[in-house]
Amino acid sequence: MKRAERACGEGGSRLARGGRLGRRARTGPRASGRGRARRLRDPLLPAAGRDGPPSPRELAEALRERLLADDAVARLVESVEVAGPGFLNFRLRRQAFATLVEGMLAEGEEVGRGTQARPLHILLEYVSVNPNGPLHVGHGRYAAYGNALDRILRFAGHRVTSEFYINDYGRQMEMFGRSVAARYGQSFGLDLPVPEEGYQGEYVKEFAARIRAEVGDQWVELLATQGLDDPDSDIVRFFRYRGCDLVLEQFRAELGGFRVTFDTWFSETPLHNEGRVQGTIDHLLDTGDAYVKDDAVWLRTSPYGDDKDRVLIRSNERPTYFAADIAYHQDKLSRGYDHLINIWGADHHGYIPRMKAAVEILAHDPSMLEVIIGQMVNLLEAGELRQMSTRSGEMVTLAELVEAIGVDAARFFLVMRSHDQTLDLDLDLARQQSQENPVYYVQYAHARIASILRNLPKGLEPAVINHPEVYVTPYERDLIKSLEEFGGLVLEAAHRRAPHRVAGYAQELAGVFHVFYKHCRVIGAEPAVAASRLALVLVAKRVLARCLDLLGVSAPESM
RNA sequence: GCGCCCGUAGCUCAGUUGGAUAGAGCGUCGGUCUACGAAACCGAAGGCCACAGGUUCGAAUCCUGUCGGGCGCACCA
Repeated sequence: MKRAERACGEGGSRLARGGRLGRRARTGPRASGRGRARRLRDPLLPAAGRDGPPSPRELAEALRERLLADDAVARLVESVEVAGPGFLNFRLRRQAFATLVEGMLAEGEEVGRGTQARPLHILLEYVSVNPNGPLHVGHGRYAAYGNALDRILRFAGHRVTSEFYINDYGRQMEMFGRSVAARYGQSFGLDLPVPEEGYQGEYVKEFAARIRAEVGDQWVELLATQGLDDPDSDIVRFFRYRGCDLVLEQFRAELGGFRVTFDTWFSETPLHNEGRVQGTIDHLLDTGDAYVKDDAVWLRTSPYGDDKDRVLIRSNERPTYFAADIAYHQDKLSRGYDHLINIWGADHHGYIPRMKAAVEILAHDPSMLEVIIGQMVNLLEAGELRQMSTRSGEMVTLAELVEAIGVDAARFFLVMRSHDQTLDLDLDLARQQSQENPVYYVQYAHARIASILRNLPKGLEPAVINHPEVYVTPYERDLIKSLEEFGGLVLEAAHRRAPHRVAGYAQELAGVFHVFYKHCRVIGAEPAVAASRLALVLVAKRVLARCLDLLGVSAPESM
C-alpha cells in the first residue's frame, strides 16, 4: 500500500512536472538536433495495489492523454498506445524522421561527434610490453583495445595523449642482453649457452644475426675471454641496448602496420640514470609516506587500500620496479593531465592497489589513476589450449595473426568482445572464418553505399524533401532510428571504456542497412523519395565509416 | 586460504542508472538474384541466462552462498 502510494506520487509528480517522458518529448529532434526517436516505449509505473490507487493501465492512459495534449509532442508523435502494464508505445510522425535525417545530414562527416561539458586531458598508457621479444596476440588485444579507446575518447570530445612505457631497465633486460650475446657468440662457433633464465626463443637468434650483420666479429674475442657472467660488462651492456633498440624498432613498425601509434614513448632508464627514482623516494621519505625498516625502504600503501606496505629500495640497495613506476607516475602527474588511464593485462591486477595507493599519495586524489584490466587471450588449436610464454619462445605472435586474417579482421576480432572477458582464439578457426568475419559484413554495407554513390544519375542530390512518400517504410525508419543512436553510443562507449559497443553497434547498423537496401531503392525511386533516401544512405555511410575508423578498421569503397 | 575477471543457444559472444516474448555471428535445415554489389536478404530448429536462496511490482542484470573456469597474492619485472 505504501508502495502503491509512492508509486502514484511519483507518477503524479512526473505528470505535474512534465517528467521524464514529457521532457524527452519536448527536447525532441528539433531542439537537440538529434532526438530520442528510438525510445518508442518507456516503462512507466509500478503496478498499484488492488484497492484505491489507479491501475498502471489507468495511469498510462492518463499520461497518454496528457502527452497528446502537448503541442510539442503532438507535432512529432502520430499516436501513443498503452501496451501492457507499464508501457506506452509512441508512433512518430513522418516529419519527426525527416527532422532527424536533416539534422544528421547537416553534421556532415562530424555526425555523432561528442562534446564534453568539461573535456578532460587524459593520458592513456597501454601496450607497454617489455622490449625483449615479439608481440603476441595478447599484446595485440591490448593494442587494439587501447587504440580504439584512444580514438573513441577523442571522438567523444576529450583530449588524449597516448603513451608507451618502455621497461628497458632491470634484470629482465639484462637476461635478454645476455641471451642475444650468447646467440651472437654461438653464430661464431663459441660454446656459450643461453642462460637458463634467459630467452630461448628462435627470435633471439634473429636479433643476434642482425647485430652480427651490423658489427661483424667485433665482440667475439672479448666474449671468448670474458664470457657473459658479469652483468655490468661492456658486452652485456652493448647487446642489451642494441637488442632493445631493435625490438623497439620492430614494435613501432608492427604496431604502425596495425594502425596503432603513440604520441610518446617513455623510457624507464633515464628515470634511474637521472636520479629521478631516488628523488621520488627521497621526497616520500621527507613527507613520511616512506620509512626504513629491515634495511629496506618501504612505502606506506596499506592506509590506501593495499594489503601491506611495499618495498621501494631493497636491502641490497637496489630500487624495485615499483619505485621506478612511482617515479614514472610522478612524471605523468607533473605533466598536468586531468586523468590517467593505464591498460594492464590481467596478470597485473594484483599490482593495482599499490599503484593506486602511490598515485593517491602523490596526487592526493584517489580517482586520478584509473587502471583498466584487459583479460587474457587463450589460444586454442583444434580445441586444445596452447600456452604462451615469451621466455620459452612458444607463442602465437601478433604478426602471425595479422598474416592469417589481415589487419581489419584482426582488429575487429580483438575488440568486438568486452575487454574483461577472456577471449578464446582459435587461429585455424579465425583463418577459416575470416571470410565470414563480421567485419566484412560491416565493410560490405559501406561498400554498397559507395556503389550507390558511384551510380547516381545526373542531378540527383541528397536532400530531405517534405513529401508524403518520404520515410514512410519501416525499413527507412529503422535505419533512421539506428543512426540516431550513434551519438549516444559514442558517449556510452567512451564512458564505459567499451570499444566493443561500437563494434556491436556497427554490426547492427550494417544489418539494418542491408535490410533497407533489400527493400528500398535509392536510384530509380521517384525524385523526392530518391533524394531523401540518398540523404539517408549518405548519413549511414558516414556513420559506418566512423565506426570502422574508431576501431582502426578500414572502410573500403569497394571490396 | 585471500583477492580480481568470469559462467547466457552446438561453438564464439552481445545484452550497465533492474523493464515487454533474452539477441547476434558461426554451424545445421529450407527458401530468394531480368533493377543501386547475393561478401546480401527471408524463414526454421536450437535457452531451467551454472546452481540455490534473497531484495523488488519486476532480476541475465543488484546482494549472499555453493559449484566450475581463468588470473594474481615477492626485498621479480
